[in-house]
Formats: sequence, C-alpha cells, structure tokens
Amino acid sequence: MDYQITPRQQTILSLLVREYVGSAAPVGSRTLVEKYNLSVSSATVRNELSKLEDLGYLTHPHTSAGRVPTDLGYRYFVERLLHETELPLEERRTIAHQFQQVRREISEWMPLAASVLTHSTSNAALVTAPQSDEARYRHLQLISTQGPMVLLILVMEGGIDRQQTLSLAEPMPQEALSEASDRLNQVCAGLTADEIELRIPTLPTLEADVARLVTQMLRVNAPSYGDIYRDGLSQLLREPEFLERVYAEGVMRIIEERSFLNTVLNETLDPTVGSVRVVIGEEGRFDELQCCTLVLSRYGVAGLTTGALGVLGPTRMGYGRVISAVRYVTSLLSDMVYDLYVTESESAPPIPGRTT
Amino acid sequence: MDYQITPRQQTILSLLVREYVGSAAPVGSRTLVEKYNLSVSSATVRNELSKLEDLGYLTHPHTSAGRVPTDLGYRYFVERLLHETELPLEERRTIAHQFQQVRREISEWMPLAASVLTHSTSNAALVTAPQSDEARYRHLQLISTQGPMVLLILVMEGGIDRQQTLSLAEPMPQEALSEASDRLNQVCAGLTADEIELRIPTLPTLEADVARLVTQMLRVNAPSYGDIYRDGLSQLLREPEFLERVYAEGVMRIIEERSFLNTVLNETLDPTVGSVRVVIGEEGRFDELQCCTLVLSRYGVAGLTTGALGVLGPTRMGYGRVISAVRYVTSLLSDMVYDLYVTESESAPPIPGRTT
DNA sequence: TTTAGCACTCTTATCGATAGAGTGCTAAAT
DNA sequence: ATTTAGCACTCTATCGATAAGAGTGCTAAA
Repeated sequence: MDYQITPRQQTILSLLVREYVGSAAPVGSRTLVEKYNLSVSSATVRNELSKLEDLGYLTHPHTSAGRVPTDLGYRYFVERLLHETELPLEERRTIAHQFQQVRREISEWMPLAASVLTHSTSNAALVTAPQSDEARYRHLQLISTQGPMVLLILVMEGGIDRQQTLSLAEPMPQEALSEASDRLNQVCAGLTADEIELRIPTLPTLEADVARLVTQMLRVNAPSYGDIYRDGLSQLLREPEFLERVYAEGVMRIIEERSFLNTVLNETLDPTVGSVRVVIGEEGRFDELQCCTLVLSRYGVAGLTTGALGVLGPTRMGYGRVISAVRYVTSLLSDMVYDLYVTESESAPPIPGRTT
Repeated sequence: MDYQITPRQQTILSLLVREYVGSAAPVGSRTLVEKYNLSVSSATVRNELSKLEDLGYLTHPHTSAGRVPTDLGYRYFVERLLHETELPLEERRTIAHQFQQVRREISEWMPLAASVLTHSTSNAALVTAPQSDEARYRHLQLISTQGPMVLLILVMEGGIDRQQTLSLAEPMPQEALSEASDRLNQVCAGLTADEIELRIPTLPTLEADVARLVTQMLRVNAPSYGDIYRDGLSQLLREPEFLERVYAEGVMRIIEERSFLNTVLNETLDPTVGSVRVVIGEEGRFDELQCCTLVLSRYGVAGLTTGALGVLGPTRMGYGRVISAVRYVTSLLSDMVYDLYVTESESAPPIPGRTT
C-alpha cells in the first residue's frame, strides 16, 4: 500500500496534519508553503494534495476549501510519520513527583493518572483500577454488619479485592461467620471460579451459598473493568468539533455508559502491557467514536495485575503529545504496580512502622 | 411580598411558565390567550405581563420579544402555583417493581435510582449512597492481601462500610491480623472518632497505627458523600440552553467535580428526610448553576442512615414531574433503607436461606 | 377596568452582491 | 518529466439592505 507515497508526499501529509491539528480549519496549499517555507510552489503542493486525496488520506469539505485528513490519513500519520517523542523532562519530573506522593495509596492512583493525562493533553482521560488477570481465589472474610446482612470481602491473587453485601435467612454472630469463612478459605485457596463451583456440593449449606456468590464474583472480575475513573470532560467540550450537538452527545454517552467502555476496552485493548493502541474515528466499528480518537494502553505487570488507561479526544488531537503522555503514565503506573505487588511481597525493606 | 400578585396574575404566570417549559421560546401575550382560551384580550394580558415584569417575575430578552420567567418567577411558581402532583400510577408501579428487584442489593440502589430519575424526568440525576449520620465505630477487620499490604474494612453503625489499603512495615500472617483486629474491636465498639483518638495511647503499636487510620476514616465519613452516582448527562445536552457553550461546560464541571457537588449538597441539603429542596439558578451563589435548577432531597432514616438524591436540569424544567419523581424515589429508597436497616435487625422474617 | 387599534422596536430571514480562499487545469519553463 | 505560473472556476462567508413578523406599549374609546 504505502509504497505509493513518495517522501515528499509524506512531508506534506505530515505538515498538513500538524497544521490542521493546530488550526482546526481546512488547510490549503499556500498556507502550507508559506508557514513551513517549503522549497516548492503551491501548485506542486496542490498536485501532491490531489494525489494524497486520491489515495484516501485527505478529503475536501467542498470544492474550494483546503484539505482535511481522513481517518486513514491520521492512521498513516500515527503509524509512519510520527517519530517517537517524550514529554519534556520538566513535565515528566512533575508527574513522577506527584505519583511518588501517592505511591502506597492505590486508590489514589487512578484519579491522579486521569488528572495528569487530562492536564497534559487537554483531552478527556479514562483510567481503570488494576485488576488481577487470573481471578484466582485467595482469601475471604465475612463481616456482620446489620442484622442478617453480611459483608463479603473477597481477596484475589494479586491483591485485588471485591466486596458485596448479602443477606442471610437469620442473623449470625460474628464468631460463627469467622469460623465459616475460615473453613471456606481452607477449601478454596488458589482455585478459580470453575474449580470452586465443583466443590460447592461438598460444602455445608451456608458456605455453599457463599461459595456460589464467590464464584459469581470471580467471574465478574474477568471481563469487566469495574470502576472507570474519568476526567476532563468539560475540557473536551471546548474543542470546536463538539459544537456539533451530535458529537458532543456521543462523547458524553461514551463516557457515561460504562458498559460501552467495557466493550471498547475488551475488544481493542492489547493484552501486552505498555503497547499503546490508537483507535481512530470509525475505524473500529463503534459509531459513538464518530469523530474521536481513543489512545489506549494497558499498565501493570503482565499475567499478574493490569489495568487500562487512555485518552479520548477529537481525531484532530496532538497525537505526539497524547501518545507520549499515555506511554509515560503507563510506565509510571506499571512500575508502581511492580513495586507494590512484586518487589514488596518478596522482601520487605525495613521501613519503620507506617500505616499510610 | 406576594400579596401584590392578583389571582389573575398568578394564572398568567403559571400558564406562562408551563408554556415556556414546553416551547423553550419567549412567550407572548397572544400565544397565551389563544393556546389557553383565556377570556380576556391580549391587551389585558400584556398589562399583566408588564406588571409581573415590574415585580421581577419575568424578563424580556429584548423589546419586541415575549416574556421569560426569571429565577424569582420560577421560585414563585414552584412555591405557590405548583399544586402537588404524583407520577402516574402506571409509572409508579413500574418503578416500584424495579426497586423491588434489587431490594437486597444496596449497591444497585443508586444506579437504579439515578437511571429511574433520568428516564422519568429527561434530566440528569445524582444519587449518593446511604451513609451513617453518626459515624460510630462498630466493627473492623484486617485482611492480608499482598505481602505487607493489608485491607482494612471498617463497618459503622448503620451498616455502612468503608475500606482502605494500608502497608505495614513487614508482612504479618492473617492470624496475627485477626487477633489484632479482635482486640481493637473490643476496645472501640460504639465509639466515635474523637473517643477513639483518646484511647490510642493505650494501644500496642500496630493497633495504635490502625486506630489512627480508623479515626481518619470515621472523620471522612461525616461531611463527604463519597461516590456520587450520575446518569443522564447526554440527555441534558439535548436541551437547547446547552447550545451555549458556556452552559454546557458549566454543567459538565458540576457533574465532574465531586468536590463541588459535595459542597452543594452540604450547604443546601435539608437535614430532614423527604423534604424536597429546589435550588433555582443563581439563587444559591453557585456560579456553575447559572441556568440550572437542582431538585434535591434526602432519603433514608433520619438520625441513622441517609443519602441524597437529586435531579439537575435547566431552570426551564418540568417542575411538577421532576419534583414528584424525586419525591417518589425518595420515599421508595427511604422505605428500603428502613426495611433493611431497622426492621430486619429487630426480627428477621423466616425466609428460606437465600444469599442474594 | 378592559379592549381595540396602531405606532414603534427589535429580531429573523432572505436576497444579492462581493470578496476571498482554494482548487484544477493548461501551457510554458526548467 | 517535473515544476511552475497563470487563470478560470467554484464555493463559502460576509455584508447591507430589505422585508416580514412578532410583540410590546401606549392611547383613546368602550
């Protein structure tokens, strides 16, 4: 395919994308020549633009308007013309510092990551909590809360926990609950949902019921991303593409419906940690992504605990910056997951008794 | 104040608000006379409109446009002209049925309530989880998760629970953790944050650290509404007032920043359960609420466990429907809280051993 | 007190003309 | 063979003027 594009066409496509990202208005041949001091005339550029349009990388809003990149054009730009960059050192330092502050507070990772991504890219950000890939049972605790209501805390391999309230036929004292959970822990340690299901018939009534619930909870873990942390929606609305009512609504729906986000994440997220995936416009068949690009990445420790993070913005986004921001935050979060889940469980450094 | 308004002016104001809510366009005297078969001429209505404007209940976008209610106008409408209505029986049944389905699943109450409110009012909805008013310690459990990381589950009076991860100096076996939490439970049962703080010096190291954290967690509970469930944002954007970029952004910011929502809830929410509060436009001094109305209410059992719910929409909203929807969902949720937290802890009805 | 009538104001839509941007083509230049 | 200058052509956006319409506010009569 791509051998059809000459180096000069590449330059022109690249400049055009950059220009359009900045101006949000169709770009003409003269603008290109003047702003970037090209050593060719505007007529030449026009010819090249025309060819690029034939190849499907550009479009025309109307006869006498400048060119606008198509989804394919952006794709080519991202894949071939975007030389890898990094965020400025200064910015990386600031970000790293912020994460250092919340190193031990997993629950603050996601909002921080979302906030950092938003501010650094001026787009919306999405971050999920890290979750165990394996969904293996590790430990369970039943806690009496109110009358017959019991809080079930399930801790899985990888340190992820889930909870759910259940309601018993009649109240049980905490001691009885503790005993029951101890028995269940002995039987089920290290098993997956399926394996637990097999043991259920061998358990006494209460525990069988609980085990059934646990099975469900383990199952739920696999394909769902639970809480999705969001930030920067209001920022997004400032982009000119969202003056169009339809687009604005679309974006909101994306961000509002977690079921949709789950689907997108499951279908497009690379299982490899750290590889950034760019979903441009309607390429993937998600209508709601009409004029948007989603830059996604998985963070964490492969095979143990991973989460997803991404930036959502108009296709006309600053790909270089967005991708490097996503990449950087991914690496930071991955390191943190590693530190907390891998290093510290092997040998704990002698830190004086701290709680937070 | 209000004795200045004649019955006829009331009728006219009332009709005008209804008309404007429906049409979203300034309402003129003739429209009013024709659409509602008034037995007076348009000139009379004009005079009345003029007086209503002098009194501050209406405005003029420009000289030759119809009238639009001011915030004060809406306020009068809501306070005096809106006769209490209920949602249609059919709709109430549907809603009640939906709630019946998730009766025992507290975690599903909030999303359902938000969804119901959105669909029934075509506006955005906000719902917080029910939270204990007292923030009294009841029970605590420490669960080892990964290496030195420990999950702390705090159950408070009223059945509310909170959790947090903490990181110990070095790993401890689950048995040791259980023992420690048992000791802490014996010492602290029934105490408030302040009271626990007093006992801290008397505790062994680990427990003192944990107790310190528990104190914090109890504190946090009081003024914050934790997770706020939202729904219907994309619906909202369809309203014509949000064509104005500024307004759309404002609404998004309201909904995005939970800190802002917390402030609003704390400052304006009535402590009484079930009384509906209507915050119209810039009345309360929240700039972000520019052209919006927030219909708020507290649900739950007063003094034990309560939460907040509300509907957010343009000031030009269908107050009758919104208020009755809020009222109805409030009553349903309150009943459910009562059933689950009060009734069932006294005498558990003999239901065959169910878990969900 | 109500109402008919009318002048007045302000908005909105429409039309035409114009300026500007940008293309696409052709023919000359390199 | 490629590049470029030049020019005709197309389409949009903008401006001004005009006209239509909506709605008011006032006055004078009922």
